[in-house]
Amino acid sequence: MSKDIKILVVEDDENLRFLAAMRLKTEGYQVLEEADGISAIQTITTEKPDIVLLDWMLPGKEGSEVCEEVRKNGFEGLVIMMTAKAQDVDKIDAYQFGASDYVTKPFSMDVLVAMLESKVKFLLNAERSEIHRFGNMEHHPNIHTLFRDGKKIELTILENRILLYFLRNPNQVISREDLMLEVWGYNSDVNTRTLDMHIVRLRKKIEVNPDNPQLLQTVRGVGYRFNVGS
Amino acid sequence: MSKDIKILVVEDDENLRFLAAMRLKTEGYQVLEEADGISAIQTITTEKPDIVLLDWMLPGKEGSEVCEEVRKNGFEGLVIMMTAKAQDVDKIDAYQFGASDYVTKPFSMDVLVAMLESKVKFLLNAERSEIHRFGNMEHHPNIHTLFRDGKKIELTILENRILLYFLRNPNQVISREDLMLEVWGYNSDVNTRTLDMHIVRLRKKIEVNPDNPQLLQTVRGVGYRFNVGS
DNA sequence: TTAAATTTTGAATGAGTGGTTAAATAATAA
DNA sequence: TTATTATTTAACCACTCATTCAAAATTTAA
Repeated sequence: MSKDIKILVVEDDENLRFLAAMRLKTEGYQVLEEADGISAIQTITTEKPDIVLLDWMLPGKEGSEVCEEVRKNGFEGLVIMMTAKAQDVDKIDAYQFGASDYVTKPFSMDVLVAMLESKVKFLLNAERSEIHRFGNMEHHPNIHTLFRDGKKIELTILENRILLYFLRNPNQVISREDLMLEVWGYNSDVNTRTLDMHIVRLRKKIEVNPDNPQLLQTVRGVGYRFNVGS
Repeated sequence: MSKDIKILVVEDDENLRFLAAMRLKTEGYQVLEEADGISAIQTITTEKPDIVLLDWMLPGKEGSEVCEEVRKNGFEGLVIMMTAKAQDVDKIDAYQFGASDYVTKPFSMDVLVAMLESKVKFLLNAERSEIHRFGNMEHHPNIHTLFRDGKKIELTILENRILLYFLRNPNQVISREDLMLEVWGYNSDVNTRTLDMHIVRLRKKIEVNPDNPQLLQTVRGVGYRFNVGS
């Protein structure tokens, strides 16, 4: 399996860092190393690794700060925090700083490798992401974005979800109930007006002439239908 | 209601699995059970269930792996992931592994049943996508649409219902009473003129020359007959 | 924290559909 | 032929459903 995955190990403990880097290299990963927060930020920015293994306690800058900062700069790779059990970081906290997951020290190299395996699989999967084309538009649901002739149109979370549902069920009548069930879940009590509102806004983004929708059409008394292809 | 839907529940927690299986059986589904990923893959391959309820965390193989693998083997049924809230899988992520939807644990059996209901409805709908052809026209009753040489003609709910009844009983004389019973039900008090009116409107949409109907013809004193070239 | 963006909601508006009436037309019977 | 009955059609009204608007509530970002 050709992984071709770049991992940055940020850890001030020489021994641990060396051990981890060694093992990851033998597993076939491309490995970079840093020992402090400042350098880590620089390396992440320039090298754009796929995964960052990041110690929680670092000289220079704390792991949480590093994580926050690179996220702000648009880094989208996975960040895995390494924390000592004593520090007892709540999982939630780690996520708050933009980390993707965490491991508690001490951990065996086998555990680390196993975890990375599953993360990598996830990465690879995410790459062959879903794209829907219709008319002169492209919908990339993963990044909540729509492109009209290459021009970017941002979608809100709900717009994205609604559009995705339509695109997965094109040329069919979708009842309001089904749509609301899909978007808001089973035990929600959102007003039906809300749905209308979102349809309106979605039309403004996808239709050439929103007053005379050609793609997202209403089927009176039944629901909506998204027309794709002939 | 004979559902005749086969559901496989894959869950290692005995209690939860038993509970779910129990409830689903009483709901009239045919239920299979597995406790680990390996067995699940085998059962899915041999039994080809319509729906798989799949735990995200499983011994042997993870839910995502199971999903990916059976998809690769050509399984086309619905896969619904069950995930703990803490795992916090984005809906989009679940889809990437080939899942059709997901529920977060803990969930009530009622929620589960409600969800499956809508999924099943969808399944059944997809199966019986009825289409009727006559002359140069195609009637797609599910989407309330008629195509004349590929050109779309929208039908209202009643037009759709009336036309469908005729197309299901072609080349026969349909009495006004039967038609009204079919369209408006038993305890309706609609005027018989109303029916005429709808026939007129329908003719305007389907006949080449509505003044001289060739398809939907009157049988004076009795009712109507829809002519379809044998 | 405040500000901005997003989502939700109730009320008002508007459009489309379905139903009725009554007059016009067609078919049948006397 | 005329009288009678059945059907077609147009015009109209009422009602439901969809849309829009404005504003409140909520979430997210700064």
